[in-house]
Amino acid sequence: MDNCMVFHNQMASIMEVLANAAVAEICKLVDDDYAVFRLEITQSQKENRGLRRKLQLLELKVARERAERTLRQHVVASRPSSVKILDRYRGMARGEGHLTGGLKSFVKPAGHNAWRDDQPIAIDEGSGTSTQHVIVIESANADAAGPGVKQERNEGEDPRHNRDVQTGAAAGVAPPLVTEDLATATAPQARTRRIITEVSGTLNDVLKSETLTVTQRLLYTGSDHRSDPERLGLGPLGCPPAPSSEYLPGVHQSQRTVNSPGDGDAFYTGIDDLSCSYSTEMDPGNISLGLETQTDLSRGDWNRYSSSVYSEGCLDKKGEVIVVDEVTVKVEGDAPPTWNADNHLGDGQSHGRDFLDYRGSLETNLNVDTHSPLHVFRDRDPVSTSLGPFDSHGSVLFDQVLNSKDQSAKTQGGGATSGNNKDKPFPCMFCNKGFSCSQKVEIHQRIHTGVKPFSCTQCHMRFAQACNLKRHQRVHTGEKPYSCPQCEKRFSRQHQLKMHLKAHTEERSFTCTHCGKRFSESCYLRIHQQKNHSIL
DNA sequence: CTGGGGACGGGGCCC
DNA sequence: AGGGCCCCGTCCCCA
Repeated sequence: MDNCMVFHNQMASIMEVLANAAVAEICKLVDDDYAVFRLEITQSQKENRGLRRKLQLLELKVARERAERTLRQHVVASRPSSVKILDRYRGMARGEGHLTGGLKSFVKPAGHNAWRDDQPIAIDEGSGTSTQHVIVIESANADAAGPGVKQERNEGEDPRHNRDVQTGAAAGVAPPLVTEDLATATAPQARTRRIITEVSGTLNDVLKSETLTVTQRLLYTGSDHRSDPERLGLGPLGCPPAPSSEYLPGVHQSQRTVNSPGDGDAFYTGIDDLSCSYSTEMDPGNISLGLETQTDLSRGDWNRYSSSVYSEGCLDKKGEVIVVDEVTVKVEGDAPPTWNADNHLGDGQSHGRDFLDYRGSLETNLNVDTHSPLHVFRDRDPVSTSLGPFDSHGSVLFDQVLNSKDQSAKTQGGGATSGNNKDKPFPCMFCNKGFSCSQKVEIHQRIHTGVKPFSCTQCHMRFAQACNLKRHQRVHTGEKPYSCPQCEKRFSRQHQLKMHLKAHTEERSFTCTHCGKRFSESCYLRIHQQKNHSIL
């Protein structure tokens, strides 16, 4: 019996040893296979990246050809200068930068919107390590920069970049015709801009990123006097890349940092903004620069006249509303980019300024402005938000932006070209409607851009105009300063009181031409005609 | 009829 | 004086 127990114990020990050995063998096999599998995956990823890069280069070539065709069409076609500018930025946004020797160089248009010929704008995609510091000082007049503005250039910058850029610029990137148009279309006074583009980081470091993360901080400076940090007692301001901030009075400095992936996808449209801070980190294999491109694109050269489209602050004189948004974009995987606009009142770069909100183009934000043209664009083409960096759909977005609210603008303003005369020398870039001053056109262009810088602190509704926000806040305060003398009824708006008084007096000045029925308001007449006379 | 948002013109103020 | 900015009033539209 004891022998049986001993035997049994021995057998159990042997079995345990064998089992352990088997487990160890299995683990070893798994580890080996796993290592092999990882190696294969790595190689596949490398191959995939290489193919993707080739594809992008091909796309770039195609885009360049398209841009050249477009430019030729510009030369042939006699079109308004503003349209030409837009077309140029369309091209840029489509990634129709100019490739010179494998470099992507995005050349701004001439004039205020143009890179100078000596501006080093290059993204190195040929080397594994990309460390660049591209510092651009642009001046409408080369002499206007004056001694106070010095042109900086990083010592480590590959001189090839300069050469390539110069080559690209000299290669007729900006045809003389367009250059002239741009020069004449921009702000009259000489302005100076400085753009500092910094591209740093090694390719491999960026390639290691498994998650596409786009963090784009658009700190808004505005452009008018309110943006003056000294005046506001604020530090340097950031702002969304309002493209035309080069029209900011004085010299504002912008630093744009792009951790470029090895693909060289630091897609710099050349319409960056002063006083902007970008921090972009992307997975090269899954870069969805389409969004950034589109936003840049849609931002375009929106405001040629003074400041930026987003320039109007929401910090009004009475301090009623302070909205500072920092837009953070985080894109993971293939999910469509989502803009999350969070308030960062305490942010060191925020300064109690109103801020651009691009939420209109995004889905997940609760404060999405569904009327945003970008939102419309998303609705129509949801795929576009995850397009590759050099997709050619940027123009689609831009067209959407251009066309989205033109109709409303026409209905409101009486037509795209109406009022574009001497009295209204400030035409809208999108619909060409004329306005009497630059700020008017800035506000108006928000119709097209969907920018609503004024946010209600009570309900987070957003408005394109400060006065509308102020009016809206009466909803929360219950303020009804207009009271009917006949019935003590109170209204928040004078117009409401007037309409109400019409009801008292039965003043009906709107007469139906079909049946003669009279109405106190045009909308009643219209509804009546729609219902009874089938008039749309 | 009321409430409310979008948009624009005009006037006043300030620099 | 002129331009920029802000505010008000107003119209249009929709729910």
